[in-house]
Amino acid sequence: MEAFQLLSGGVQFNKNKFKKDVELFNGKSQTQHEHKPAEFPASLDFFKYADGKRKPAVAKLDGSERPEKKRKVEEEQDLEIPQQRHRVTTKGSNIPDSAESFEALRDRYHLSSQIMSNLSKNDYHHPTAIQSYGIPILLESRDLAAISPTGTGKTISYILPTLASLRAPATSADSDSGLGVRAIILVPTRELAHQIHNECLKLAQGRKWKIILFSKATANTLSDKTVRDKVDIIVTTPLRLVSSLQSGSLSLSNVRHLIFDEADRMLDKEFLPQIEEIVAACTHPSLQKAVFSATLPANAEKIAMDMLQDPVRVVVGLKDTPLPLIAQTLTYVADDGSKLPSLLTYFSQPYNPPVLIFTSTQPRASSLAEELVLNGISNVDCLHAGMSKKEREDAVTRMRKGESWVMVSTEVMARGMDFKGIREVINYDFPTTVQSYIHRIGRTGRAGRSGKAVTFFTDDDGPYLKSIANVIMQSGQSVPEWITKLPKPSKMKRKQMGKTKRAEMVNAARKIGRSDALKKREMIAGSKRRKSKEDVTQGKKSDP
DNA sequence: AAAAAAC
Repeated sequence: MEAFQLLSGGVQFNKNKFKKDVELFNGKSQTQHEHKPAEFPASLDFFKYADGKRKPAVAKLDGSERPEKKRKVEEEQDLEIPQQRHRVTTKGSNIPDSAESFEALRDRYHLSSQIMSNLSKNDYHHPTAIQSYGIPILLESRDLAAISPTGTGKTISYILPTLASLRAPATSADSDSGLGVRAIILVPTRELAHQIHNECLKLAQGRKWKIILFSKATANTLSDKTVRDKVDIIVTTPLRLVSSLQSGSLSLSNVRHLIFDEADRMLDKEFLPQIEEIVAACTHPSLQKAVFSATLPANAEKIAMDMLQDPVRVVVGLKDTPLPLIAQTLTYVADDGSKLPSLLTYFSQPYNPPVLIFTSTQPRASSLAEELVLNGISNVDCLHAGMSKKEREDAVTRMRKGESWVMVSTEVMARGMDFKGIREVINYDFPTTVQSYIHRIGRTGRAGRSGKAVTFFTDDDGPYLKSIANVIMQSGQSVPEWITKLPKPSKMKRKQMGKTKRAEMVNAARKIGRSDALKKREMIAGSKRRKSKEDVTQGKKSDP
């Protein structure tokens, strides 16, 4: 797979991880853009081995290896936007030019005055990098794979061209628009669907667009043919859509735009069968597909690229790298029992609400929230998929109103959610993938704002520590030298350690669950005795 | 590798 990545070109990769491969590979290919390495303390500069090639290389195809792709072009350029400079890499055939402003887009593609005024009404004055590049590609009816960091405006970059391409709301008399839903936006969680639906409505103001947030209730209204035929866009989770397909209440034969947000999540093994069923049901001859995410691991990218037709691939920034605006810290807590005392210590000092805390399971989220309340922390909220629809909605509402100061959640909140105020993210339980890490901490530092992310790790998290440390370094921040020197554990060892960890977590979950005051006092006393918390790094903010 | 999430 690594070899595939290198050969397929344009793939950003971690120089350290692939150091040997890089040396081999550099002999045979051209590397564009030599960047001056960032200043690192000598002791931490493990990149020195790569000697001035710290920034990931962009591989250029050398024709002879992959003749069928000879005509594909690849370019790289810097784009000025107000807050930040983002490096943008594009790959594909006949790539439409990027647009520097929404006005330029309007002039080139005859965008309606309605959309233009809705943009400025909602404070979208200047396109972000992904919007500059992605919107022209989608407006020219091309398939697109877009990779852009968290909080950089991916949602608008597919909603705007989708609305613009549909031209006018569907009417049953209009033969051009056909009958039935014309665009579908697929996302992994209900909360995200809700949020994106709201964004759609913002850009759709002033015209009678029929944009549906798909749920059991709205699915039922679609059984009425006269309603169904006038639907323009459906925002939905996969299983909801599949169950409507299977009940025969919905046809996707008129769908011309199919968007996958959080694409790598949508293409992982639990969702993939449903995705395949949905794609197969979209039988319209001019179906445009597009995938968006902040992360796209090689296996997901392969699936995505096979699904797309003559796609354009756009990468903003470095693939699988968090924004440098997020100050990242790794905090050692000896074992699971020391986490709660550490967190309470954290809250005993001044902090910036609202704070979002991630746990690994639903019971751990519930019991941690309970513990925080019992310990006198104000405005604590909890949100996971084990809660009822209404409970989940209420929790999100409180969050949006700024009533929650501390939100304890699971992976359900990790992707896509845009709570503008979030200042700090705490990974109470260590994320199980780098993708999870990147999306979780990406809940802060959005739209050019800064943010803080703290990640607790225990002795058991050792096997995964190095990969997260690599991510932190790739975003330009430092981690202690000993972590960079950790050996890459063998698969067997990871497996074994994973098992131990799980057993302990089950135990710990029971412990947290027993939330009597006595137990709690014991834990706090115990932690004081053995000095539970020790900051091992200070996240270093780097200028964008 | 694994939990969570999707109805």
